Amino acid sequence: MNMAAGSGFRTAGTVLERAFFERPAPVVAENLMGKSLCRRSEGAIDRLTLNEVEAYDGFEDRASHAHRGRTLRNAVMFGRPGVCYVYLCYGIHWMLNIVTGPQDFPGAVLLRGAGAFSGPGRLTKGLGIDGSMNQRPAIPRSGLWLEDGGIVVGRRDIQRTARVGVDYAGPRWSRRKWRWVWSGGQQT
DNA sequence: TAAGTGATCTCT
DNA sequence: GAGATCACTTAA
Repeated sequence: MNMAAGSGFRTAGTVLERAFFERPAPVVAENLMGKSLCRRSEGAIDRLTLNEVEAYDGFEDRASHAHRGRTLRNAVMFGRPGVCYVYLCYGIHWMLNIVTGPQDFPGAVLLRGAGAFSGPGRLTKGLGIDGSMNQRPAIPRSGLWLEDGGIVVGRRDIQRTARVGVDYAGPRWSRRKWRWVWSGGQQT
């Protein structure tokens, strides 16, 4: 049992470096559970525990923006790991992703839930994240980064399900269990 | 259950 | 340039 998690208070942890993200998106996604999404705005720092993520990986994943190849919008997915990929969905909601995998291989993890925020659009709205964060590295200097706060999430506490809203991708990809949910991680 | 909303992509 | 699509949310 993690002391910090138990007390509901967390100090700064270890910043996740590029090497953490330089792995396949599903691996990064699973390992992001329980990590802290950190946001600095107006001098204050918020640290929220990640509890829901999805992986989008490679050219063949028909649910991924990159499956048709590189375009102006998804170019960041082909770039350096650990960089933010933020885009507007349905004309209203900003989606926050972190680029994964090696250079030139498109992959990203969609951050869908952290702390009390449930849903990718609500998360970005709550943290004041918009398109201006696109293509910026997820490091403290950018005001948005990830930390390992020492919280260990048991595998039994994580549910793996199909990704949300990707029925169009066909059964092979829409049914793939590339969504991770930690139901116990919504307190902070 | 369906509308809102606008950038992006594909096809003409 | 037009039309379809979309990794969502909210109000009914």
